[in-house]
Amino acid sequence: MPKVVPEYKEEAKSRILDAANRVFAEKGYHEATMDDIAKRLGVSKGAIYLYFSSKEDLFEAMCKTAPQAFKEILYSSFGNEANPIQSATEFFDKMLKLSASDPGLSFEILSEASRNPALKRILKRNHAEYEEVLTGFLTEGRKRRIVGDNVDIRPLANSLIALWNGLETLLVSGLSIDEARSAWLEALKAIFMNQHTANHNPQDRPSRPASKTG
Amino acid sequence: MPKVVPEYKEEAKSRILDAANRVFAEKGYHEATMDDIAKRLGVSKGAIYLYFSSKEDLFEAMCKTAPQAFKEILYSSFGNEANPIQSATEFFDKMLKLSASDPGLSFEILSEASRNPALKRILKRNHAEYEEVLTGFLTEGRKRRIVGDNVDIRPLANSLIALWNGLETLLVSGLSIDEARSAWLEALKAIFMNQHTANHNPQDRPSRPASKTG
Amino acid sequence: MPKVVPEYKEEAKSRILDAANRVFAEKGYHEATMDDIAKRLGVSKGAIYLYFSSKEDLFEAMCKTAPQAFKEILYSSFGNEANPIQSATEFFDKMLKLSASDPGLSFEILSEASRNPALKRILKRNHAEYEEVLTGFLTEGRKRRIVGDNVDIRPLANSLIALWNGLETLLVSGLSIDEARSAWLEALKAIFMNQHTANHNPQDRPSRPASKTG
Amino acid sequence: MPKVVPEYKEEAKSRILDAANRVFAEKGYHEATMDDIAKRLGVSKGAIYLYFSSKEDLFEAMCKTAPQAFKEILYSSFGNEANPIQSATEFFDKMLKLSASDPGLSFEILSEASRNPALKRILKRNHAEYEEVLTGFLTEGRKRRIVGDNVDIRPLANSLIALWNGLETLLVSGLSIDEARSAWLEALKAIFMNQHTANHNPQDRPSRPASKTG
DNA sequence: TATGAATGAGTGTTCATTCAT
DNA sequence: GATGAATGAACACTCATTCAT
Repeated sequence: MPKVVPEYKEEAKSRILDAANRVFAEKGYHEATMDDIAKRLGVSKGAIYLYFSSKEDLFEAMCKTAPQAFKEILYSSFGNEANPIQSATEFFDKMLKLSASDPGLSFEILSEASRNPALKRILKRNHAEYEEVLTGFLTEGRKRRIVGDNVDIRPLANSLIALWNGLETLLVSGLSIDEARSAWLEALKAIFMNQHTANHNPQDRPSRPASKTG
Repeated sequence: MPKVVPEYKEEAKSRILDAANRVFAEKGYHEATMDDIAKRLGVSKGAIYLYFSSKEDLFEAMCKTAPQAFKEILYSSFGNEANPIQSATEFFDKMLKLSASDPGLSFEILSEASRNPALKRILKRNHAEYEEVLTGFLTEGRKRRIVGDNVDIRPLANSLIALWNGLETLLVSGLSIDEARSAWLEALKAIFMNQHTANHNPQDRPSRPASKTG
Repeated sequence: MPKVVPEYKEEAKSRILDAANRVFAEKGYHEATMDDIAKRLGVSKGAIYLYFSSKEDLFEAMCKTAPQAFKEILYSSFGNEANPIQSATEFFDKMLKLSASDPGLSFEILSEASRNPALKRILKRNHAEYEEVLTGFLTEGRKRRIVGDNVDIRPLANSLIALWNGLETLLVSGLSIDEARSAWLEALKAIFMNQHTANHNPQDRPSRPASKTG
Repeated sequence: MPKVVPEYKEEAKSRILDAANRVFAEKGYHEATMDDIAKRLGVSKGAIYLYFSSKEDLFEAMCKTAPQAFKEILYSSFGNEANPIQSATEFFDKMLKLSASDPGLSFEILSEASRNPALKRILKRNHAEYEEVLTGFLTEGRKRRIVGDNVDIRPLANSLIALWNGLETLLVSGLSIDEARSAWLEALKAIFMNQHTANHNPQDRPSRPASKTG
């Protein structure tokens, strides 16, 4: 590691976080040792403690940065006004690639969080952000008549997040990717398409009902 | 522990599993010690090893029995022909009570499973059973015209399971119970009610009624 | 170590304390490792933790038992009505033998105690006992006219204890044993003999008040 | 730290020693880290190693300078011809103030010295100096008839030093300051006053006055 | 001279597992 | 079957010391 640069400390932290992310993802919080992380970086154990005060501290820091990728996918998929099913498909495929490298990290985080209030707070903050993105997306969707007026947007945003999270649990439980994708799309279709149907009288989009029943 | 009875071995195992379940639920897999479990039972540490070859073995055995309660709730809520929203509400409230006692155990299991094929297989088996119950429920719902013909039942069953699992993740992330309930019901409403709405607008989609009764 | 005996636990504790005493005496609190103590006993490190919850706990327990030998010497030297100079000589020689095996242990204890209130309390309790023995001895001495009426006994008891403790510091500082013995006896002589001289006026001591006020 | 000055090296050393003294006094040798000392000085850890080769080296150097304050008090209290009780009282009060800031440092030093010959030599040198001061004082006292001819001065000097050192051990063991002062004065009184008393009873011991004025 | 990032050996402590009784 | 004392392999964390800058 080069030194003396002013942003060096941040650079170093970020390299450690990166290594930590990979090691925790591979081995889980408890199985991963500080030595594993240090070795991954080609650095001595002690060096990590120059930047993080404890394993727990490192883990929490990692939890703060981990959802960055998630957020990016969320924004890129749902941040625009695309067709929701298309957005959702895009989201699904991107997320799948992401979580492939993280088999169980999120569950490790969740199980820790269930007993660690500090971690819980971090997750809450992250969740608030996800919720906001989706709420914005759905609000926009309502304007565009893709989402019905009778829909309570915030809860629905939460249920979309829950749905994705839940599919991750099923993937770990052996559900195939195709099955997961079907489940994801079927649910999305049920949520968005039916709304559409109900809200929109056929003359509005004559081709859709046909394709459904057909 | 009483002795000599023939089914004694099974009885003993089951008592240990029960204690393990409670202790793992309270403390998580890694924080729980064999001693904790033994003490909960009023038995010596060594005794557990007469019935289970290792902590991991015990944990896996517990994972096999753990979903019993879940299954019971699933059956009692979705095993009949009730109104789906009502079933779902019932399910939600019962599940909430259940998972209150085991804040993060399911995540612990999932994170282990992501690295432990044996555990993964167990989860898969469990999931298959859940899927079956819900598939049955939805199939029945289709007959009763609550679920549309255009719906692909198996994926929807999976997405319902995913939805619940995902809500658990959000509860750990600090979502309030009321928010979770709203999300759950809003999603269910979106899935079922719109169908319902659609069903009650025959003139709207003339082809539907036919396929429903058929 | 044999097992199952009821007093086994106490026996084991006492063996560990003995080893700890020796190792701490040889290496000092900080340089001594739990492994050192375990190896001295021919036992694994973990075994010690079955009987003592931490190194500190072990050290404190040792501090409680360490003065046993000191007390015995104190009683055997000052518990009777012997001539004080003779008692003191006896005390000196016995103590010397004792502390030869403990070069700096008592200072280790004192330096820890200066920052550890629990340890301080233990030392206080021990000191109270020493004080009592010497107070008894001096009170007896007063009856026997070896100690003057004008002497405040408790403070003098303390100063005798201090004197011994202080000689130990000088021994560590390189004072020879003979010099230490001379210092000890010279002080004792000054304290007791002068009294003696003063006290034993033949006529005999209606003059005491007089001698005091000069 | 300013630079380039010729005596700079000594100046720097002395500043480090000062910081070391304070930190070691506060935390004890083992708990104090090189970083603590460096930070106290506002200097980097590495800087200390330019002046001292190791922590041990620094500690030993500090031990050499540490008794400076002690010596000053010793001289100012016992360096003159005052009444011994008054000198002793003065000494006690000054020393108390001094040792209040370093609760257990001297014991730390002693316990190290018991295993470190180099340190032992330093202590011996210091002790020799103390002994000399007190021997001078007592010799002077003899001339002034405060100290009896029958007294062996060097041992008594040692016992006075021992007495003070020992009182420090008792203070750590929980003896109150007042009790310590009483013990100190009672012993001093026993040593000096009885002599004194004897001196002021000419008719009592006719031989004494002669030797006194002689 | 001075810095401070990096090292790496070392230590207290835990705990799953074993085994003599 | 059951016990619980003992093991021993880990692991998080610390800190004196070094050295490139």
